[in-house]
Amino acid sequence: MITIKQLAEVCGVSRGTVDRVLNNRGNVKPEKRELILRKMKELNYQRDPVGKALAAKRKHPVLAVLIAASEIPFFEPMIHTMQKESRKYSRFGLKIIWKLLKGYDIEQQAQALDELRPQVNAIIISPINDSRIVRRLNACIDDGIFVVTLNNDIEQAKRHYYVGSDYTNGGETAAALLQMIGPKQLRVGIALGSRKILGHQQRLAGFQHILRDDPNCRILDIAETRDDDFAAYDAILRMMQAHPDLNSLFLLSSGGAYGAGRALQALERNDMTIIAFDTTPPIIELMRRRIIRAALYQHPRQQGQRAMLLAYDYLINGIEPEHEQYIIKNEIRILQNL
Amino acid sequence: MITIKQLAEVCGVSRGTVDRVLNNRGNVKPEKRELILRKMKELNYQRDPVGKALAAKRKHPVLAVLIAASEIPFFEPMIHTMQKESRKYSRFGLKIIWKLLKGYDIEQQAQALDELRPQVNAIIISPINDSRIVRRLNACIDDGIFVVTLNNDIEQAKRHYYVGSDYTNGGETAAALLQMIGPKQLRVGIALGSRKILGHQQRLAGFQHILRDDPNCRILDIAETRDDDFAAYDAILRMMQAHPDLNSLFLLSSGGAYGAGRALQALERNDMTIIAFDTTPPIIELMRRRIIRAALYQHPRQQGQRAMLLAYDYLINGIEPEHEQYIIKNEIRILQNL
DNA sequence: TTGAAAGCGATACCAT
DNA sequence: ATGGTATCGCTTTCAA
Repeated sequence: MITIKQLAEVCGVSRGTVDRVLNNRGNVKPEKRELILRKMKELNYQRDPVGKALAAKRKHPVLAVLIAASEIPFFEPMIHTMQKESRKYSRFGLKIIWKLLKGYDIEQQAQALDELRPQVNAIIISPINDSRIVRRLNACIDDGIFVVTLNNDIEQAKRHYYVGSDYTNGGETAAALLQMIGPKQLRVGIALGSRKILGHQQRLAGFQHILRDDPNCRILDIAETRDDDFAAYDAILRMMQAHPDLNSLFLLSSGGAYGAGRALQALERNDMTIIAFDTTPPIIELMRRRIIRAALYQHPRQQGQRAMLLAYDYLINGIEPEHEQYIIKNEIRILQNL
Repeated sequence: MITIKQLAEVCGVSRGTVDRVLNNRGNVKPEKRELILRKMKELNYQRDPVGKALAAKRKHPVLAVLIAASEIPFFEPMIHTMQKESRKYSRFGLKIIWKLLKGYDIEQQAQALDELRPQVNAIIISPINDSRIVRRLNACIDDGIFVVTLNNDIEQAKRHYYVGSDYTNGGETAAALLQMIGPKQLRVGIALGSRKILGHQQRLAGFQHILRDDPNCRILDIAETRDDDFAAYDAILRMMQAHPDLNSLFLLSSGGAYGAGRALQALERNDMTIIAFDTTPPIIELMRRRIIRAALYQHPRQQGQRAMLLAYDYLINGIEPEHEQYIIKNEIRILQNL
């Protein structure tokens, strides 16, 4: 491992000059620049992340975590893990600003971005998929801010990193699982938050894609719950009344799961094969009571951890991420491996 | 964040003295020691891991990775991940020695430990559960070597850290899953590596524990394969002949899975419900061919990554692990979420 | 028993 | 355009 000092010696220049070349700060005579770059490759110079980290302290790097709808139970373990990690990272000199917004309020998130932009070096954001947000994120990226989208991505945005699950695959996995554990003649009802949420849309498409090929399976109803317990309660009651032959349910998003459970309880139907997404407390409770048979798990903790690590490695150690996307697997959980 | 320098100033002593107190190097007058310790708590001093890391470079810390039976397919992704991580960590000044032994040879592993002991600061080891190994690991620990057991633990050893799965729970999860996806009247055959391997023993116990309560389930046969494909091939052939009513199989360890698959192919039995452990290439192939329905996954990559992180954080950043055990979940994988 | 100083590697800044 | 120097926080060594 060669250092800047050694590289400078070899080239017969000062460390300052080498630094200017390595970081493209200009103000170096072209021939010296060429020499230094050649020697650098020749000797396989790699910046030492520890030295970088020590020097980075003087810049007081700031990271912002901006989560919309942070109150929904799915985010709880993710945020909790990030806050725990942040205690570790703060010892490395990283300051972290938390913006945990409630609900899907586009204006609020846009305003938060405007406010954060001048004062941060990196942003971890669970973005709302709207052009107003995209525009602001692009402005941040243009300012040199390191942007990581978490759990939800935005497609039209410029170079940034995404940490989250593969929604389509989540739906496919759920469907295949239901085929395995449900009755042969599947009559499925689906409750989802909203078709307007890209992730829900993709999950639904994945689910339908698998079942379409199975002549024994039929999706009888799809209800939107806005991830609200009472809306879910009503939806399930109505759905079951309209389709008495329903024998299975797919709770495609965890919001509203409690309401769905209450509806099933009211109907005294515990003969159905039900699978759900995420392992929020109401879903775990329904699994304990053998109402929900299995849940898909999108590793919220790992998602949070990974996003923090990317930002830390970049800001403190000067390490660029290896990939643009970090796709976390959809796992299957049953009562025994919750 | 207060630094040693500031702490020294506040106490009216030099940094050297503070350092001697913080690291218990002695040679400090008791009253000064008391003062420094009091101020330290008062001002909530926390060592900066970056400064520590920079200073640590001068000691050239060395980590050894010692894996027995490294040729078995389960270890492949684990080792691969660790080697990838090691490239990152070597940039931090951590030197890594690889000892990837073949087979479960106690003497070989013991000898490797003897050889490593005088030259390393930390060891990540997948240990063979034998008193000769335990004795040597304890000697290492007494020498101040940081020891992490990986994938297999050793109970009688002194203070060390364990990263791996919960074997009993793995068996329980497999059993509950089989109840879900198999026929009502389960007639199960089990193929496992060896009852002498603690992990296999525990997995088996977990599996039996769940099925014991189900009057519809019966375990008809349990065969040991020494994780060998031909032994597994023979075992499955014999088992199926002896118990024509077998309708499901549990391949409790991934070694020998290819042989088991060949036996099923020879018998032309693809009507059985089969679950397996790990997602090695032969098992994935059997899943593609719809012979194995589901596999349990013990996150080999995550296991390797976590063990490396513990050693790195300790050696380079001076951060002690938070827990003594890092138990990684048993996940359920089907074709769709492999 | 204590303090002063020299690293560890990268970088920011000032003087040339 | 370039070199020299101080700095980040901690550890180690040498001198007193």
